[in-house]
Amino acid sequence: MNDIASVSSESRSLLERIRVGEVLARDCPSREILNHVCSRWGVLVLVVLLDGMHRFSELRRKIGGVSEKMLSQTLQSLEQDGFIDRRALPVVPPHVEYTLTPMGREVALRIDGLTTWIEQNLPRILAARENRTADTLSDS
Amino acid sequence: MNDIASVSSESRSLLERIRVGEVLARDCPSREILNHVCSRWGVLVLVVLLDGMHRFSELRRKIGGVSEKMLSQTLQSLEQDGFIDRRALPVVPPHVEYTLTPMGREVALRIDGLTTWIEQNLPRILAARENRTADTLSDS
DNA sequence: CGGAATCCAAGATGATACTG
DNA sequence: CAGTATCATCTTGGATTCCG
Repeated sequence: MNDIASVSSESRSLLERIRVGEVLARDCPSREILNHVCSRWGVLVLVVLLDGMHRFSELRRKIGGVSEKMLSQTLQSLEQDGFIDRRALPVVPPHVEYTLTPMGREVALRIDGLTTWIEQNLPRILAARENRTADTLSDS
Repeated sequence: MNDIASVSSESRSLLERIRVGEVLARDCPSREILNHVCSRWGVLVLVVLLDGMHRFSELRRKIGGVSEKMLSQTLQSLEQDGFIDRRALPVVPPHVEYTLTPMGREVALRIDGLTTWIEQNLPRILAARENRTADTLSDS
């Protein structure tokens, strides 16, 4: 009574997709979430917020190279997805606090695992890269 | 030895960046690796290859919506980074096999953890999103 | 089959100026 | 301070064509 049961023709590729996961489906909503989380600045915002609450300008200072526009945009999409809690205190000058939601913390931990791995293995990776470029020069 | 030792002028912001992590530094090479791995198609390629060796056209079929160009480009960057092994058999018609390297397997596992989490929590995420959009409509 | 090359549309990003 | 708006740019992505 589910998708699997209704598969008769064209069944092979559909079954494969289901087994591996929905992200592989062209129009699965998880693709969008994944892109928000894995976006250039989304990753870094999540990592920084793992350290606790931050204000807008704090985030901007910690994340090297991000523009106001992109930071704002990134924060909005992550807030929409329910990963970030935005609290605006009604004072002047404005004071806005960004925090991870419980759900946001769960993704952030996984993202952090990835970035940490990359940082720690960067020497290995860069070494591998140099070998490759050397190969392409010598195997002609 | 490392960057820390060479810090003298402009040390404040640099030290801050190092403490939290190198990815936060504007020009750290890890940023580039991270972008390859987290790219729209890079994530999906890694997840699929976790299931073992695949040929070009197999990847293309499994990853819904990817074009030949982007798949090719993605595979090249991941190969450059040392995450993917590309073996071209000298036969006609061409036969090319893509496999994760041991290092690639390590990142892929972390990526897979992330995508799996998103897939499994998709209902929660989408529910949170609807509440937000409802909020923005009612708090005007 | 597995690409490379080209061209073009679309989206992401950035610099700047402005506002409550 | 924390954005928004606008415009310019730079990168991505896709469709098409051609090749060994």
